[in-house]
Amino acid sequence: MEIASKYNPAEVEKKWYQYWMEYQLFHSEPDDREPFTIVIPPPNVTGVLHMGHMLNNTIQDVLVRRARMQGKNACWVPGTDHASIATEAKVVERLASRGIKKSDLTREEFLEHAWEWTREHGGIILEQLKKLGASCDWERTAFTMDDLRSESVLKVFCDLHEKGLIYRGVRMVNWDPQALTALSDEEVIHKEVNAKLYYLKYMVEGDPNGAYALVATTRPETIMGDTAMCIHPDDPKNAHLKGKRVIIPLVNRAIPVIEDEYVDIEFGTGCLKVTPAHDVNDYLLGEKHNLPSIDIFNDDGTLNEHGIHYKGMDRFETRKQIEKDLEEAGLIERIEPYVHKVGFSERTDAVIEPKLSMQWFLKMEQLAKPATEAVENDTIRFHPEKYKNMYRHWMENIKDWCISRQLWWGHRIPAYFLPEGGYVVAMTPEEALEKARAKVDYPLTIDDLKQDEDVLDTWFSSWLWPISVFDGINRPNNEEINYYYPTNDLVTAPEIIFFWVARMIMSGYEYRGEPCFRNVYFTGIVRDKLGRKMSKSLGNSPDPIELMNQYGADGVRMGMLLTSPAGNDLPFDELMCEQGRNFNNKIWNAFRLIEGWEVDETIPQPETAAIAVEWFQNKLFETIAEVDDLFSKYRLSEALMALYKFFWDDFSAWYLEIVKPDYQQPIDAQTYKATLHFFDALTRLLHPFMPFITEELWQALYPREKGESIMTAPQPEAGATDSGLLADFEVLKEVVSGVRAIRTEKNIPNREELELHVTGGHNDRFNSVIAKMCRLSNITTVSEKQSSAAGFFVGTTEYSVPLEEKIDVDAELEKLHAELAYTEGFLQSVLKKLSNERFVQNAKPEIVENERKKQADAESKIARLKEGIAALTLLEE
RNA sequence: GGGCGUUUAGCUCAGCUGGUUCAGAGCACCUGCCUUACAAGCAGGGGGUCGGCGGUUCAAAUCCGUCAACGCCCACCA
Repeated sequence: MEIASKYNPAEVEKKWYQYWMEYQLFHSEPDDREPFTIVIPPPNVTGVLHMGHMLNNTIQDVLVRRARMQGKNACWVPGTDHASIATEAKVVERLASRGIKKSDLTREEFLEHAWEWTREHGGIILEQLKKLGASCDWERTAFTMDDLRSESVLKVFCDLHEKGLIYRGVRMVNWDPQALTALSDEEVIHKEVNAKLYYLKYMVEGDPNGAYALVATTRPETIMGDTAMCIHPDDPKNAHLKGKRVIIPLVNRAIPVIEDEYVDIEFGTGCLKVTPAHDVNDYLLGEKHNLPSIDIFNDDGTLNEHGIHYKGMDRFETRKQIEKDLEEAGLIERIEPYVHKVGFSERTDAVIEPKLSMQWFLKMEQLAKPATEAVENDTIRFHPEKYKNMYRHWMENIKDWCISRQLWWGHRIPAYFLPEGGYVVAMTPEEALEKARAKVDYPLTIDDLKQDEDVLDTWFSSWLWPISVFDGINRPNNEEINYYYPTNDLVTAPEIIFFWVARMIMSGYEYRGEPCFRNVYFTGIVRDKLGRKMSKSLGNSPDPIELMNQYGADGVRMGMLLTSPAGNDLPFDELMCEQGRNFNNKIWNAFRLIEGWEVDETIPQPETAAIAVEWFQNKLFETIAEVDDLFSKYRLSEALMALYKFFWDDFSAWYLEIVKPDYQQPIDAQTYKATLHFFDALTRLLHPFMPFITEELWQALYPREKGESIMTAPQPEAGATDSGLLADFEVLKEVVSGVRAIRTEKNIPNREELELHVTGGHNDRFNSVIAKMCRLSNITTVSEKQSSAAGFFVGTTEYSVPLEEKIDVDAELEKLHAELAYTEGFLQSVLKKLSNERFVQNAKPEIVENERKKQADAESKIARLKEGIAALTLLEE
């Protein structure tokens, strides 16, 4: 059968994914094997696959596939996240394009549109993951807003409320005027902005001389909300303002001057305008000094009735306008350029407005405690470890979590307000009614209760993910949660360490009393060649599907993994995918070679093949041990690289070249069998990284049963190795390279047979192999190198190829002189060490012994080099 | 303003508790080859005073100090 010389992944990948699905090889049920569980970081339900997902999910798949092949009951649970703000924003956008405003719709109507959107776009990303080869248990696909997960969320809310950990309160929150919702601190991104610092004149009330206070502010549009001016009690330059009242420019309202040490005397003029409704610090000052609070903004960032004649204008327009007006009124002394940090909404990129509002909060201190310890004492390990510090720091300074969002798309807060004040928290309206009736002494019907309009933060559902996907909140003792939980590994981005990882750990301890996972593998950011983060808006990200079409899923998977140690950014280069594809092709062609061999049962195994088989068996064990070790440290790219070199160099370039029979000659059965066995092991070792091609070839290697798959074939295990044999073989490689170098240098064709002379110690057990690989007629030991031979050293042994007239004496001499100079220099450095008494006294004996050996070796080598030079010189004359 | 991390070949990275000719790997690059598994390949090769300075030590890429550059996280200075 003729097999194409180039591997074509498209068909193969499709075929085997279907096969895996057909035989339910991804599906897991609890049994008596050891479980291995990974829950997917649920992507946005309406999202599409990007390079970050590719990296993240490739890693998860490698871990899961390997665990499965190690005999564990592997379960990778897929799912999606409802992504409250992001999805709602998209739905609002779509409605707007159809000329519909969200405010024109009822909550129910809006949600119908949102579900429609979800049905249209939902799950696309999961289909794309299949193309990547992801071995998720698709029967378990969950959604953070499906029935079970929703029920879990409400249950947890009720429970935490019951425990007194959830409270409601008016606080300064981060308000997103575009999304019209509060955000948690984590959803605010601070960016440096070029702004202006305005110096405003606040006239002192009733001062006949027109004295004024100068206030520096970046937000002149908030002066309508000023309720005090603050100075430092010890500030001499502003002492004259103590006890006075000043008049807000344009507004013409008098406010008191208060004193507080919070004010920095050095900043600006030392006068601070206090706007408790629109600045966090001012709010605290206001509380401390009992100041009134005037909120001047509407929810959308326009000015409300307190905004005098600016009412209805946008906050930034107002700033421009007020600057003009102040200028005209002569109330601005100067304006300086000023760079400072401003908070932006993570989702909408709108400038955050600190705003006082009624929100729901979760107390974190108690929840954080076991979660902090778990990472500190390595019950949960972070890879790389450096994130431990970051985590600890955040956990130790944790603040209460604002969990309410003023959105419709999400889990509606199960709090029900009573007609005469107060509220109850309950799973259902009916239950709420019952609770409410118990609480008040007036008659109530279900219609009297008004459910809170807000929904919960998206993370309030995803923090339960490792538990809720096994329904462990609703049925805490079910078989599945007991079996699969704690999960094993989590693979995610460091960006969401606080949003998600930390909170999952907390909920894990709160609801299971156990860690939710054992290892967290943090991936880096996928960047383009210029070091920019790949993003849709920049348009610098390749389309993952296109990439897979071009290089094959296996090729892309390999490309992603080759250069990305945990926690490091991945500077993505298609060249890496090309390397992955080339490797696929290499594997493919190795298989073609083996497949093409004709086996002859009657011929004996050649000595060369016997040696190769023995050596490769050892090398295989050694590599398996190395790969096992790397996996235990989560050094995936190094494990892949080790296998890459093992296949390419050791297997293809050495093993196959040695055992390969001459053209059109059959191979002996023994070697053939061993080779198939090795190839089988290689495909299994590589399978977690490149699932498709390995399945294709593994299936073709031997007759397989229907439904049988490499996916469930055991991962090869390491065995004892003969280190002497391995070391000797390395010498062999060097000798072969040496002879090849001479061929290249002297332009000697491969067909031409050569002789090899050996001067010095040489183990001849591999001579037959050397002869085959170098096409030598014989290998003989000589006491002295022939003058007309080209030579090289391996260790202290000199190898040489007699060349007669072909030798270029001058060039050869030059080489020998260079080698001599180097060796003499080396000897000098060794002698220097050895003549240093302190070295001989203090260094460990084996180190000193080693230096002595180096000395002896160098000396013998120098002697041999000198002989060679002398002989050649003679020849020249 | 605090804290953490990184700095080794053109690129991406290994080099554990200091000591085998220790300066490595992959890719890229250069040279020569269409040698019947593979030109998506084969053979050979060049390339780094291990960020700077100082210290400890018989011995430093490795330990200590310091400076610099870059990156990340946290933070309420108007």
